[in-house]
Amino acid sequence: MKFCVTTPIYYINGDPHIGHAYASIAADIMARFARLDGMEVHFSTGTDEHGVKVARSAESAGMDVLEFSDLMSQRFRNMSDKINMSYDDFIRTTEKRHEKAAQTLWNMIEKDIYCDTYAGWYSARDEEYVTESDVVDGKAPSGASVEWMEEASYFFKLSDYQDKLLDWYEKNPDFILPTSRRNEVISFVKGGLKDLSISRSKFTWGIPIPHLDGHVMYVWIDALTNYLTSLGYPDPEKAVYVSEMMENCVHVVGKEILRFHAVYWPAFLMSAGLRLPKRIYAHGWWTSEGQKMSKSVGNVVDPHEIIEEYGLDQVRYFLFREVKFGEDGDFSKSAIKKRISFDLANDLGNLVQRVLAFIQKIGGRLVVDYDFSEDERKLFENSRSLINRVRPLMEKQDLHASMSTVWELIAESNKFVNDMRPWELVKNNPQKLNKVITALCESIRSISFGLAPFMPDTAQKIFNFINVEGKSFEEIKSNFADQDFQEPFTLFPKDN
RNA sequence: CGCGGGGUAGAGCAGUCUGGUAGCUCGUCAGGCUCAUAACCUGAAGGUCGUUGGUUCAAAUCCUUCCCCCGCAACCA
Repeated sequence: MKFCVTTPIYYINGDPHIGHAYASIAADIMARFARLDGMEVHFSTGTDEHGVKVARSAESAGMDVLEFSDLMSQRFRNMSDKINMSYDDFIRTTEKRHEKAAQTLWNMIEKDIYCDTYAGWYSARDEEYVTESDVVDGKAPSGASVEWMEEASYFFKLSDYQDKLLDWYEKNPDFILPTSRRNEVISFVKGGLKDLSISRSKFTWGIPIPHLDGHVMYVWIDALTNYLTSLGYPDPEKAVYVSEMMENCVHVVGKEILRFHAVYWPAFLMSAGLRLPKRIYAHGWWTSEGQKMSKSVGNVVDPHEIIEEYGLDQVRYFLFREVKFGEDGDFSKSAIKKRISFDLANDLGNLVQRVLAFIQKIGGRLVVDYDFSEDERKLFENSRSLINRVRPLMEKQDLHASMSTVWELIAESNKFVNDMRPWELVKNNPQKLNKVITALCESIRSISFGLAPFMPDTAQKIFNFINVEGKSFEEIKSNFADQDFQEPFTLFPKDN
């Protein structure tokens, strides 16, 4: 089975913030789960580097635009590494392979492209067109004055795809998730689609259009094609691979770019005769301490800072446990501290500690006994079946419910310890004790596998405690053997 | 009357499609345990489910009135 997952390519006009890290970690979790589940995975991320804004930012930084792109792209790559992202490919739209892919796609959809005039309010100072609704009293949001401008532009016949798109949404009800977003897109498409301007002649920092001097691609075809580039398009030898991966591809996107992915992108692919992705999943936005993040307020959450402060896995956990994936959420210090203390230290950390420390206390050796009575059997069965309960949730990118399901087993295990009272069994019923401990090792192993996509480092620490490799969900199916365990250390130390 | 989502315990949410003792997490209070990171387990208190009217034996759930909040409304990377 193949599985493909992508993050958006991030626009390098600004520095990475928590929103970028969020999308990237989400995709990483999906990629890791799929790999543990035995799938062949292609996981791509990268940077979007063309357009006026980048050219202008480079200029104001006194840098060559390529030099500037290298610098900014590297910042995103650093962030990706910082969050322990297991990407297979980091793509930059300024790469030659991408230029080739975008130009090939352009040629493939040429039958739907025509030349006409693009007209709109143009701000000379900002060197860009301003949306009609953003023009107030003849001024752009930046305060610059605007004038009505017309230029020759190439258009994509998006209007021809309205019915085909609606038909596709109808036949593939999970194409766009969450469902509320799907409804939004459908209602937008039903409202009628206008043709799309896909070239510009007023700036040059972009991919040249084949055979058409003076025009570069305007964002859409350039940016969206990255997903194909990463898979090897247009290399004919990769055609089957590209097709199979796209068919099983989840595009993780922010809600602000959902439309481009759920409307424009499938239309381009239809036009080119290529496979459509399996799913477009739109995630929500984070506020900071209850307020919209903004540079002027100074409450932008920097992923590097919070990872330094709270720890990587703690942050990864918080982002996907605190809020249902797809909805907006609030990042606050008190909230993440609570999650770390209650969920990670008290529930998870303490469970691992109380069981493994207890094993040390009775000699450091696991003596298995799978001849379970009813007491242990329930925990054992729930442990063995954990991934089977999580998988259908992950197939719909319900990351939040997946975590909850893992925590149910943690709670059940903690209760099991209280009910079984191993500290008494050690004195009066050693045989029962072995069964209880065996069942608990089973549950700890399953919990760690459930955790592994979300908190890879933490999971690996626990795997090391219990001598489990941790590379495949298959490992859950095998019985533990008698063996010695190392002394555990505290996973999530509390400050006081 | 642009389209859509939402208003449920102190906080954050589930339940609404397929009417029938209102549930979860945190907080509060009480108890248990002592293996463990003062962690873990159990129990209790706390809600006329935004508002109006209606359908029904029965409505958080279906229909209706009004109020409030939040997205989207086309080129925004």
